Amino acid sequence: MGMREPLGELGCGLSHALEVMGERWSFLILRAAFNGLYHFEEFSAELGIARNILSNRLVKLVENGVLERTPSETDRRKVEYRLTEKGLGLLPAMLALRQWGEHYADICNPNLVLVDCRDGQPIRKIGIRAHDGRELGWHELGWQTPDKIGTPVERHNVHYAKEGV
Amino acid sequence: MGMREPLGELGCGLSHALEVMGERWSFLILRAAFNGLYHFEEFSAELGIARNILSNRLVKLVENGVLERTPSETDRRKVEYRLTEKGLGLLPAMLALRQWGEHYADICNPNLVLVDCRDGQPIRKIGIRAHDGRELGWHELGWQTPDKIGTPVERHNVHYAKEGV
DNA sequence: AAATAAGAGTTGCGAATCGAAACTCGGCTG
DNA sequence: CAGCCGAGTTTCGATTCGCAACTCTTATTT
Repeated sequence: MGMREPLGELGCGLSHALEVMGERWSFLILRAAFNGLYHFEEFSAELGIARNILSNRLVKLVENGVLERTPSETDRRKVEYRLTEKGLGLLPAMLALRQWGEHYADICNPNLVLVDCRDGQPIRKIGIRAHDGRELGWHELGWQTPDKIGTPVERHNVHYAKEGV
Repeated sequence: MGMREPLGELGCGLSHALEVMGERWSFLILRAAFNGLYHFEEFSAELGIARNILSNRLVKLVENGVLERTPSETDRRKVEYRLTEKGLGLLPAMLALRQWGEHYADICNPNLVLVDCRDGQPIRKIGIRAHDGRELGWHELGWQTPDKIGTPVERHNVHYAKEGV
């Protein structure tokens, strides 16, 4: 078996991502934000989440730089939660999750499709691609140290249910 | 504002994805599985997760078809948890999350890079692409009903922190 | 064969988190 | 000024988490 990614040190970016987005509701709040909601009461009504939990999650999302909290200028009772650049950066992850869920959920064939609004064509399925655009599967990937980039790598032979590699 | 995705009905694929993968540890177990681990004790040791929780998560991942559980043939004390096709399908979502985490985590510059093992070149950053491969941002996307695919869509004007649309 | 160890879980239980409903409190509105 | 709205906070019972110890079956050792 080829080089293996060190797991122990929770270092990997995934850990950070999960700290920020891994709690219940965080992703659904993000989805709502992507859909243009930005008030406490909007999130509360749309998601049906308990108010204390919503409050807690919003605080954390703000602390982690995913949302920005600003009091409304026109009505000082209101507060606006807006996606930051960092928050927008989660779109690929969210869509990939969504596509996976849609693909494997028994029920759900969407009545709305996400399209390139320029030409109205559906977006491409999110996948893993080589620098030249070829789609790659897990068995075509390998770990390489930064200094050895460009030299081919032994493919790792993790094997799966049903069939070898 | 253009067409808005219905949130209320937890229908959307994201909800399903989160039911399956949204609990603490599930994603890290998946990551470990992608790294070639497949025994209870391996997961336990690598992740430092409590045994009862690990047990609980593995059951759920198996129930949801992400992992397959088979007793080892050579040693009947052992059990193997292998990624299924459905589990493999989570790789794009996991990598997108990971890339996001890596990009925004203060600390972590990885000492291993994921490469196309054929040529040793790093994979492309995961992003949203139109059918023709152009990368798209959120503001270039819109929702369309399946019957109207191909007709351009009003871009939704969700605005963000710091700057309009 | 008997004793010991390994692997994969369970059980018990205190600590932390979640969730529903009521409550607070400053800012608008009639 | 009386009442309402928006954004939280408080309370408190119900879950879930996490650690440690325990069980039970199947190898290994001696």
